[in-house]
Amino acid sequence: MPPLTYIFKALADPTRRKILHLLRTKDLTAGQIAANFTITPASISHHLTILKQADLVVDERRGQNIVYSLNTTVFQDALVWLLQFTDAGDKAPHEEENAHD
Amino acid sequence: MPPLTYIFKALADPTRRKILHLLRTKDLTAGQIAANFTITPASISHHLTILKQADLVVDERRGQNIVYSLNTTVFQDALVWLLQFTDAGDKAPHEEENAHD
DNA sequence: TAGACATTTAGACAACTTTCTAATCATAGT
DNA sequence: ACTATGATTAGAAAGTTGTCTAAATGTCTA
Repeated sequence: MPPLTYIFKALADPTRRKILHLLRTKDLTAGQIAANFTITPASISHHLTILKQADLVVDERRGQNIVYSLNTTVFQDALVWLLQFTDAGDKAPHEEENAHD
Repeated sequence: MPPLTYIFKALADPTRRKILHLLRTKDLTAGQIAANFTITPASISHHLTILKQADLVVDERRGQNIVYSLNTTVFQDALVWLLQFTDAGDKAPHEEENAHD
């Protein structure tokens, strides 16, 4: 599966987008994230797995907790792909031959 | 369903991304698009429906053919959403209070 | 080492996706 | 009006997703 597929699949769910939004200002534990939703912690855990798979977040165990944080670099991959469809288009003429999907 | 969900869902498939890529340089008929794939025209038609639903493409009948073209403005919605996760962040301080998802 | 807390994993289920074949709709040309 | 061509729609099969409950794992503290 192409990486962009994982990324866009991960972004294609409102719950997961809300999780990312929560992590935007500061890192949070799984429990803190779950506290913002009505679905079960197990379901949130599943969503976190999908976000990890897409490499949009990373996790680190900190004692009893698992702390999640954004991996901002991956958002740029999606951004770059989208850019080719805007009026800006493929800007750099030296940027060579189909790095595109 | 939030519009971003439609957009990212539509982008989360390699076939559909390839269709968008084909349309990047010029408008194409359903048949011309289908010629680039091994799956059936019926399946391509289905993918085109999903792209239309997300408003990423528009269609127009031209005699016997149906011509598809990109709707570049929608790509920007996705782009703007992604931008808030890059180092650039929410740039404008006067851009107010949660237009976010 | 036992108990409590935080989180994940396993297994089940309904809903949705992707693909196909076959049938239908729309237009053009004879 | 008939037929050929371009494209979509309908319905079915196989796979994937999002959610749940219940069980398991990992870590801290007594």
